[in-house]
Amino acid sequence: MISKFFKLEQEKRERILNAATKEFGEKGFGNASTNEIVMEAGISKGLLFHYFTNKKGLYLFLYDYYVELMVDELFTKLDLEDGDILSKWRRIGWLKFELMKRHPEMFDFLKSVYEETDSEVKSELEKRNYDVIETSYAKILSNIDTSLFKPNIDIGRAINIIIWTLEGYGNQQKILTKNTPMDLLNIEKLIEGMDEYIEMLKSMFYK
Amino acid sequence: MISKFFKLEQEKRERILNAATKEFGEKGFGNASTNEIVMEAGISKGLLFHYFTNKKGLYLFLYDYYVELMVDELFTKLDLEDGDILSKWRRIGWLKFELMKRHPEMFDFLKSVYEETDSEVKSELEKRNYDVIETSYAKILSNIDTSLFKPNIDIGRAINIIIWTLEGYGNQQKILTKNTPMDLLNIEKLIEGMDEYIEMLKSMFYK
Amino acid sequence: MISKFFKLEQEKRERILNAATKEFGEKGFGNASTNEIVMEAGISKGLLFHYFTNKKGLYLFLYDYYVELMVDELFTKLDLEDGDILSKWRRIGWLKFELMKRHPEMFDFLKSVYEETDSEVKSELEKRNYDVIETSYAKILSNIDTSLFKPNIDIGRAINIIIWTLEGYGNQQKILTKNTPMDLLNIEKLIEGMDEYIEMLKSMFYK
Amino acid sequence: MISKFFKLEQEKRERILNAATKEFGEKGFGNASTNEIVMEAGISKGLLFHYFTNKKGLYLFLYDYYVELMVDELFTKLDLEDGDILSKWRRIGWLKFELMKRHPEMFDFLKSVYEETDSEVKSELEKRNYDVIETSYAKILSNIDTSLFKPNIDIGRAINIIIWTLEGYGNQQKILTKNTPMDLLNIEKLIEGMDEYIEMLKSMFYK
DNA sequence: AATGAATGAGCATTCATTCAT
DNA sequence: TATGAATGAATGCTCATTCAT
Repeated sequence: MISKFFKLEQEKRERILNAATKEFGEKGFGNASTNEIVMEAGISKGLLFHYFTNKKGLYLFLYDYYVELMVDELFTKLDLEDGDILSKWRRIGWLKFELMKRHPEMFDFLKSVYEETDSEVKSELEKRNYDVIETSYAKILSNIDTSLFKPNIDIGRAINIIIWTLEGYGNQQKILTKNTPMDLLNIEKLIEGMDEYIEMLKSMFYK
Repeated sequence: MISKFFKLEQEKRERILNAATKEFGEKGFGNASTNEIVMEAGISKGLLFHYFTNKKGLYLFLYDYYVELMVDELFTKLDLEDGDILSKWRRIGWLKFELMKRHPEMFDFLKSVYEETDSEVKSELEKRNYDVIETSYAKILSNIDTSLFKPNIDIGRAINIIIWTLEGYGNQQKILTKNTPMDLLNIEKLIEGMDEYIEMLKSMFYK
Repeated sequence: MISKFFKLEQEKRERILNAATKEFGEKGFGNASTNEIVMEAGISKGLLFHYFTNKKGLYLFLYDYYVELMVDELFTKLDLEDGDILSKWRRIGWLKFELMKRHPEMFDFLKSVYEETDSEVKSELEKRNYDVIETSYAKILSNIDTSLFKPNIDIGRAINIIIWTLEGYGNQQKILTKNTPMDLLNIEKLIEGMDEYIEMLKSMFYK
Repeated sequence: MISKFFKLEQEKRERILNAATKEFGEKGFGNASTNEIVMEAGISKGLLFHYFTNKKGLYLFLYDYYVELMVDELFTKLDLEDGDILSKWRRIGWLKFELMKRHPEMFDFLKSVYEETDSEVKSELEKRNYDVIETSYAKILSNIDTSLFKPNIDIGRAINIIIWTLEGYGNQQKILTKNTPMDLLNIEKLIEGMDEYIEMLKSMFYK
């Protein structure tokens, strides 16, 4: 039935999407209320279930929808050939900050997905994660130019440190800017901060 | 009424504690069912509320209980005077792995606390967090021996990289060993793996 | 949501109304069971709360409903211009006996309202009472023809005696006929009895 | 078991009595909480049920206790030989106002008894009422000096008017003084007001 | 396609009463 | 005599889901 959802007029489709994204993002799967969603979207109870069968169906649809959106974004705007993992990850960070500004609700939703504890939904989620996320990661990390690294560096571990550091920085900034409206977010500043870490990592790991 | 809870025979007390910890850890505050808890604990509905007033009371009790347990563990077995932040954090990692083996449910519970979205409980949680967690962090990071670091290293950022890396490693191992029964967990192996990162960090940051 | 209640088919609407009126009338607000009401009405738990939000909402709806019904009855069928307070109050008595025959449950319900002790409902009740009841009383007592009274009679007190006497008679008859099925109630007899008191009061107070 | 209750030290007995009277008076039988009562009285749950078997037993004990207290008061201080029903009823009014000042909680309790809707308690209450109240009323009304009345007056009805009027006045004053602390109640004023009605009734009914 | 009335299992919480100590 | 831990049925209320229209 989900296929029919795309035949809806765009405006209504977005109203539903936004309402559901917001509700799930704020409250998580279990505590989100379909009532709230239909009220916010201005549609009837029945229609929601007509398209998505049940709450879980709606949730997983949103998940797939946003994962696809992110992956598309990533692989359209990322130079996969770039062997410099640091510059590549810098680019990823930039794309993420950009997306965060354009689709803040999406990030809240995806964060809630990561933290999802509801067992009936978690296993389904993990199944889907595996494929897309795993292969995306693999692609990104596939053609690393190892000649950039100093000799005697364990490159696998170095890459982990790079990823953990940049993720750690991202999370730290998210918490610090929690109360800043997304449209006022100063991405240049965030990137600058990120660059300082990248410089450190570069001088440590690169020749 | 919580004070009376401690006067219960140990076995029953633990049954209640374990049942609640497990249920909250698996489902989060909002979706956890007190019904499930009393059934698992083998006590009556009324008794739970006799001790903890309401669901929120039980949740926050568990939180306080485990935070105290962790803080006690940390500050009893940690040499706060040690200025070597890397060796100190190594010790923290070891203590965490140890605790994870002895109280695996506690970690799931505390993780669920961190991810809690339920607003009626979140504000209360944040209030409590502030004091204990913040001051604990401050104490641990208070007397760092900066003379150990290479010159020209931004020590603040270095410490962040250290923390993010070791946390990243911990999370990675948690996911990888998710299906290993906790009592079969090979802590020595985990520590060995951690030590490899610590060695890297040491050669990067220390003289 | 109450507005939707009136769009229900009459038969179901009355089943709900009657069940709730009876339950509240018998047990008062606090001890009435919404479970009992839905079972008696033959509807689901959810539906009741769909229409009335909560128990209090249902109770206050019934109160408003019956007060309006009584006030309508009173002011449609009562000659407010009649300055003869005794003949006017006789008419009121008659209308009350009539209503009691047609809507016996309503009287039990309204009696239970008057005696309500539940604090969360009492204040709301008093707020509503004030307006309608107070102004109704005022209207009824507004244009009394004082020239009908003997001189030297304290008319204010005389009117109180009239009201208390006729109310006293009403209550007495209610108790005496408690076990008589309402449809067998001989209103003519009741009115006759009332008339005897009215004659006494007339000879005492009127010229 | 109730007999044993009287063997308790007076102070504890009164704490229990007062707590129960207050709770029932405020909330009625059904909504009163035995928990509240034992907490207020400072005794254990078990003790209450040891003496009174169940909530109903406690309630009916209090009822019997206060009815006896009132009847004692009435028949000790009332001149039953007095054939002047108006002066006798004046005396009753005075005694009631006096009691109201000394035992305000008792009146709230007895009022709540009168309004009791709980069916399991109501029938029991009615059984007990019948005996004591009925015979008390009979005694008071037994030796009325009918020669005081004007001829052609229906004395039965006249007495009803007297009772309803004085009761009406009492209730009216109760409502008007609802917010006056009992110890500030100006009984002389209340009696004065009552006397005005008594004078009217006298001039209406007596030679 | 779209509605929203209707369902009923599920929820947290209360409370009179019991009983081992 | 006195305690208070323990019970479990009952309470008001919510919510995903169904289905006749």
